[in-house]
Amino acid sequence: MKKPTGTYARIYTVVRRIPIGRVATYGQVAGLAGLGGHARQVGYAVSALPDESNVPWHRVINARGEISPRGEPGGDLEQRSLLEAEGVQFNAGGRISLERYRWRPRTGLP
DNA sequence: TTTATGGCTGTCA
DNA sequence: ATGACAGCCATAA
Repeated sequence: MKKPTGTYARIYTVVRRIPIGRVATYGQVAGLAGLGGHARQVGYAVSALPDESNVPWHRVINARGEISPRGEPGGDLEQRSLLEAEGVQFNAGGRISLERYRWRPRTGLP
């Protein structure tokens, strides 16, 4: 294992661990990344993610189980599209059932 | 070095 | 149920 410098790298690593058909909240990723409750950093890290990154940032959503309205128009729509393509279903209003699609990590936790 | 910003979260009314 | 407020930290300029 290496020691990735920068908090972003850590977040990307966690997001990459999210399986298909599953979603994780910013707070969840933050906790797994070791940030602990600092979900905001996750959002900024993902916002800075380059398109060539193999990080499924679209699998990361807010605690409401919905996609955050980022500053880029259409961005949230594309995220929803990607999730639906993976098999994630949205409720009326574009919300996801966290109780059903929330990613539950097993190994790697203390 | 400091300043400003930001795809969040949790609590209260 | 919804709306509003404050707090935490890293990155970039």
